[in-house]
Amino acid sequence: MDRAADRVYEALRAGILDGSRRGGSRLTETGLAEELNASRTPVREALRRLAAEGLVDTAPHKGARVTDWTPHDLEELYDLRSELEAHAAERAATRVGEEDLVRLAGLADQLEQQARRAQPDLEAVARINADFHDCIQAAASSRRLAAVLRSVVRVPLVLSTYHRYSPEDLRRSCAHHRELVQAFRAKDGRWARAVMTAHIAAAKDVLMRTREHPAGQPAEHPPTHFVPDSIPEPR
Amino acid sequence: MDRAADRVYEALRAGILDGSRRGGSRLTETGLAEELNASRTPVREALRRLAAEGLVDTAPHKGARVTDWTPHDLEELYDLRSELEAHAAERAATRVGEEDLVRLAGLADQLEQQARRAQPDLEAVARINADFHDCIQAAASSRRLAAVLRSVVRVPLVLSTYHRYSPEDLRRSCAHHRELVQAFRAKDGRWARAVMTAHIAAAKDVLMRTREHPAGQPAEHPPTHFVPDSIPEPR
DNA sequence: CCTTGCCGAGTTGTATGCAACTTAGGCTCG
DNA sequence: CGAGCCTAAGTTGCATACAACTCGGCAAGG
Repeated sequence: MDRAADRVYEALRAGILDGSRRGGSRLTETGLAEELNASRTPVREALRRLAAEGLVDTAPHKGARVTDWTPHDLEELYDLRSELEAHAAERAATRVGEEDLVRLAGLADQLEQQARRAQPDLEAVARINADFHDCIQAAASSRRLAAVLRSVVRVPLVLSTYHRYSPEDLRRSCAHHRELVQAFRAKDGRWARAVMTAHIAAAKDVLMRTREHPAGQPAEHPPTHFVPDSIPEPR
Repeated sequence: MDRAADRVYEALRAGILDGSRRGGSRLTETGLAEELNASRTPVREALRRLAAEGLVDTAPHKGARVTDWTPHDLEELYDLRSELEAHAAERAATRVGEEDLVRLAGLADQLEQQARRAQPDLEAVARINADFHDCIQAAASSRRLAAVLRSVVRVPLVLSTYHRYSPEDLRRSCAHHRELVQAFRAKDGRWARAVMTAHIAAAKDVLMRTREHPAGQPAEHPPTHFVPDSIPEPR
């Protein structure tokens, strides 16, 4: 990460994902260059990369804007993500090694321990969850799939699903993780696919259900339990 | 397309896809700039775009190379493409309008007419096939899916499957197109998905079967009938 | 008052000079 | 004779100047 272009890219992506750069807001090359202490060249490169990943929209001679996602876009995205993660799970089921299984089981246990607490450590939960999904992707052993999945999964994070999960949602999520490990252990691709499909569908449902409550209104359940079902950082 | 960066991008992509730029060959910025009458800046941008799409590999300070695809990569790719096109077909089934159906039926007819000839017009066949798949993607009405699909489908073209299809392969391909139209007409997503999955699997099989014959050796069937199953140009 | 054309400020697109890095080859030293 | 350092050529990464384009607003004419 010694290149300025990478620095700018990371800074922009982080800003977009954590919400400090709102959807629709304009991104001028000169402005960003000044703000991030770089020249326009690396800024341009970063913007182009983000555009390729769908995080910003660009038009010739008209500049770049942070893409803002309509509910319709989000629904498309979750459907697509569902297909891709299901595919990854199916491939992984017949390719996991013993060490992967041990690792996945360990992660599922950790997740469950966090979930049982009254005040789960959100950061830890997010990290564990991300590691779990990353491990599956790695086991699927398809570089191309991994790349596509990264670009698709990254977007839902714009509206990080933290503090959206009810205790019941959380329990179901943990159960899914456990069941996935079992399906992998049985090397049953169809089983793994089905569970993963359900897992993503549940995540979509949580998002869609709580979407009307933009912030500070975490639905009608107490704000004690939650788990993000998104994958914050690849590796 | 008034930008130099677009010109360079198109030229490079065309060169890679038609095989005149071999996998593994190096692409230096200065060399390309001279060759294509542009400065290094638009060349850089084009290379970055191609890298994002997976057509070239880059490493910091080490330059870009045309990615060369191992048989393993290709298998991954076709599996992924199968999922995505199947998803597109399923979505399309419940969203097609009457005008789409008419158009698709017309394209399927045209394809069949070409196929019945002793000497099908390859260009026409490729165009019709591309239009057919594009129409389905459009009917699926998911911008994100369309983008991902483009980047995934583009690669198999590196080894364009022209002159690989036996007459039997060709007949099957036509039958698939016809059946897809019927499934759409019935608005049966599962049916459409199944046919599309079969369609791509058949295409993969043709590629894998004839991969040992690099060129000039079009397998054991006479080189009279063929149809590409790939999508040359998005719109 | 509305339309139309023009102008200018601001932004993106391109060219190019310079610095930093990689790598291959020869040279020195063990 | 071989290993390792060092240099130099070549390439990429960055900065910046300049050209081309977009779009708001204003003024003149209908």
